[in-house]
Amino acid sequence: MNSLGSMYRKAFKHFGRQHWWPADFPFEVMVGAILTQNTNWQNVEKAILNLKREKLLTPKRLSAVSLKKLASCIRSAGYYNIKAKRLKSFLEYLVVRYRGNIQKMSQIETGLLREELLGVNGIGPETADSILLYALNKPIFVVDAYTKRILARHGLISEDSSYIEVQKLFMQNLKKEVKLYNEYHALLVKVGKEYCLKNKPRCNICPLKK
DNA sequence: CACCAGGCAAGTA
DNA sequence: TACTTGCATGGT
Repeated sequence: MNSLGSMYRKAFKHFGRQHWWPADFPFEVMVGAILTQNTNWQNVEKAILNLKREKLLTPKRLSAVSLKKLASCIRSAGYYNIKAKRLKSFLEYLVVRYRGNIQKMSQIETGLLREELLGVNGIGPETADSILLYALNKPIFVVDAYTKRILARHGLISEDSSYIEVQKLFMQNLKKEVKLYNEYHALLVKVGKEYCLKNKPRCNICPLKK
């Protein structure tokens, strides 16, 4: 068992299943992935609820709604003007390329799909991979700020490692399983929040401690 | 009051 | 290419 494997076991033993992604259907995951960029999930939940209450949470409805209306619905998620534009960019892609049909989208090969997503304005590596893993069930590992911070504090990577480098480290040392990737990333976020905050590290009592 | 959250793109040199 | 800045609400 390698170090990433044993880290996973310790995290799972301590925190158990995380039940990610907290959403009812794949399109909701995709919208949430854009809304949660550098933002607390609680703020995103309020925005998602607004969209649901307004019956806007489908590709066609969200494509039809005005930018101003969309922005007002997602206000609580922060950066609401830029995120409204990013959602529109994504919808343009989804509707033009797949007629808003997510089943159709999920048939495309994962590597190609990833490149397509990265071509959409407002979708970077973490957002693209979150969509691939949590909305489309593709075996892609999601890297975020907590992932890097935790691995760096354990001496497994340097602080300035690139996204792809860290992603490869996980994918080359773990079984390529959707279930495992799903749970592992969610656990790293959980561990990060509890024990690996920027200015309040609690490495001494972290359950991953060596 | 300061700090920052499940990032990303645009601007600058 | 490498570094800096703007985007913004809401909880601790």
